[in-house]
Order: sequence, then structure tokens, then C-alpha cells
Amino acid sequence: MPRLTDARKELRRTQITEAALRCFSRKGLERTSIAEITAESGLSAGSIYTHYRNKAELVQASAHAALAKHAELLGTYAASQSPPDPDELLARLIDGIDPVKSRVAVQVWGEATVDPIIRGVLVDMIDRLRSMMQTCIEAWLVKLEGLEPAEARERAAPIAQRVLALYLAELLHTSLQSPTEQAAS
Amino acid sequence: MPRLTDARKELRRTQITEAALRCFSRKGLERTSIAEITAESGLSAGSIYTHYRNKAELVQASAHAALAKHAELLGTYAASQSPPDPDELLARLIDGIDPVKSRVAVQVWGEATVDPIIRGVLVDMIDRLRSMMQTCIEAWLVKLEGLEPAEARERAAPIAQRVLALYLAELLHTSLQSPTEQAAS
DNA sequence: GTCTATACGATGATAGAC
DNA sequence: GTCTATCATCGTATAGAC
Repeated sequence: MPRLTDARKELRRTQITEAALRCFSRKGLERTSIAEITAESGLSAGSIYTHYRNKAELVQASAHAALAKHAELLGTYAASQSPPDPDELLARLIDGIDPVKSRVAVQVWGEATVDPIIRGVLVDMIDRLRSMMQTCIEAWLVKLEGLEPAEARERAAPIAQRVLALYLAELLHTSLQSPTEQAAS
Repeated sequence: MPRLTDARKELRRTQITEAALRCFSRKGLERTSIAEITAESGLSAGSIYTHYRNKAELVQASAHAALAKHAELLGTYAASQSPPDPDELLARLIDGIDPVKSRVAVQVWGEATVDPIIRGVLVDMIDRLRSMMQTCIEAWLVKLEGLEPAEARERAAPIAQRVLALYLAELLHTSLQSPTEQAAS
């Protein structure tokens, strides 16, 4: 197994998706052309197509990468020894929102409306977010509010649901606030 | 002033946007071609371009139409004699969500991320929604909770903010639940 | 005002050299 | 694996007849 080769391969793929994410944040998932991604990545069209079968695959990979970063942040809190209360959790998550990534995230929402694969990626990620929030809130209810594990689990679910909703709304809000450097089509 | 002519003109325009909205709901704002809208509307490309300067203008008009319908529903509650409490208000709004329109609405969010004009339309509509929610909640606080108008106004704002957030999140949820009849790009 | 037919541009994707 | 050059396709927008 050529481990080094695989690692380099993956490195190239992320190099491409990183460049793509920057382009998407400026022009959107659809209106970004492959040419722009080649310019941003410093690679060529041919090279990109050896790593991704077509543009749809690249968009999917980029969407996954964009959403995963949101989950990463939450993961650190979920694993924390002293879990924050729901308000504090929400505040920290909001504080961690990156305007650039928020734009791509909201674009992914729109695309998920129409593309089943992107939708699968998004639904999956949202479920993971909710699950992690629930874990975090559950731990808080047990450790700091003194609830029984059984009752904590029961009460954590609806709270997590609402924290998630407020977080998503804030994501939308952020994506609309940050200025666009791009003229209308 | 040829009033009848203007009325017919407006009628044609809505006929076009209605057809466009159905197409958008299936294929998205960008991947819907003018040809598909002509087919859906029963008109021709030439006809459409006499009513809208270009596709961007048509998308803007359609976006406005899609969002306005959400506001209409809320307007009836805001003007109601017996305003519902926040939970009930939210429940009714959610109950009134149309899956087809929810998809277009979320697509508009994504587009607003990139297109300043669409963003203006969206931000405007969101502000109107929040304002109407606030009015509704304010009336409820005064009439049914017996608060002073001054305090009601103060306390209504953050509640409206949260109801709005929960509503938007539910809109996203609905847009992801309804099945897509369209293959990936 | 509406249609048919078309020009023009843009873009996704590939072939073949290195 | 990567690049350059190219192709084929598709979609917007327009011109001109009715």
C-alpha cells in the first residue's frame, strides 16, 4: 500500500477543495467556473479532473468540507469536561462562525433543495450537529443541574432542537451581513 | 392612462413568475433554463424577454413573489383581533408552510449570499417578517397578558427574534424533507 | 405582443504531449 | 500526474416575421 502516495493524493484534493471554497464564497456554487478554481488553486483543469470526476463531485466534496468545519468546533465543546449551559453553548458556537464559511454553508442549503446527494450530505451533518448538541446539553443537565441521566436525556432533545434552530438562523444572518464583492449576474 | 393594459401586463408577468417558481422548485434558480420556463408557462422565449430584461430580473421578481407569500400569511395574524401567543403563532406559521415555496425560499437564501439585489430583497422581507411578528406579539402581550404598551414593546423584540429564527429553521427543515424529483447535476 | 430561428458567448470536459 | 489546447454543448439574448 503506497501510503505516502495516498497522503499526497488527499493533500491535493483538499488543496483543490480549499480553493473551490474560496471561489464559492464569492460567486456561489453554480456560477463558479472550473477556470476560476484552476486560477485560485494554481493548478490546471486537467489536474482537477484527475482528482474529481466532474464538477458535481467537486461541489459535493467541498460542501462536505465546509459543513464538517462547523461540526469540528462543536465537537470540542461536546467533549469538554465542563459542558457549557445551552445559552453559553449557543453563544460560543455563534462566536465561532466564519463569515466566509457561512456563505458557502447557506449556498449548500439551497443546493440541497435540488440535488439529492448534496441533500444527503447536509441532512447527515445536521443530524450530527443535533446529536452532538444533545450530548453536550445532556452532560450539562447531569453534571451541573443534577438531573438523573434518564431525565436528562429526555429533556436534552427538545433543547438541542432549539439551539440548533437558533444556530442555523444565525448562520443565515451572518451570511447575509458580510458584504459581497461580486456584482449581480 | 391605459389601466386595463397595465393590468394585463402585470397578469402576464405573474403568469411568468408562477411558472418560473414551479421550475425553480424542481431544478433550482441557476440550473433552470429559460427554455424550461417557456415550456412551463406555455409562452415563448421572445415573449418572456419583453417582460423581463434578462434572467436575473426574472429571478429577482420570482424571489420577491416567493417571499411575499410568506409575509401575506403572517399579515393576517398580525391584523387579527385576538393575537395568538408566540407558541401558537409559530405553530400556525409552520402549519402554513408550503413545501414547494419553502424550496424556492431556501434557494433564494443561497443566492442572496452572492447577489446583492437578491440579498436586498431577502433582507427587506426578513425585516418585514420580524416587524410583523413583533407587532403580533406586542398585541398579545398587551391584550392577553395585560402588560403596559411600553414594556410590551420592549419585551416583544427578543421574542420576535426567536420566533423568526425558529420559523426560518423550520422552513429549511421542510425544504429538505420534501422529495426531489430531479437527479444530481 | 408573441412567435420562430439563430448568433454568440461561456463552460464543462477531454486528448495528447511532457 | 500535470499541463496546454481544443471541442462540443448548452443557454442567454436578439432579430425579424406575423
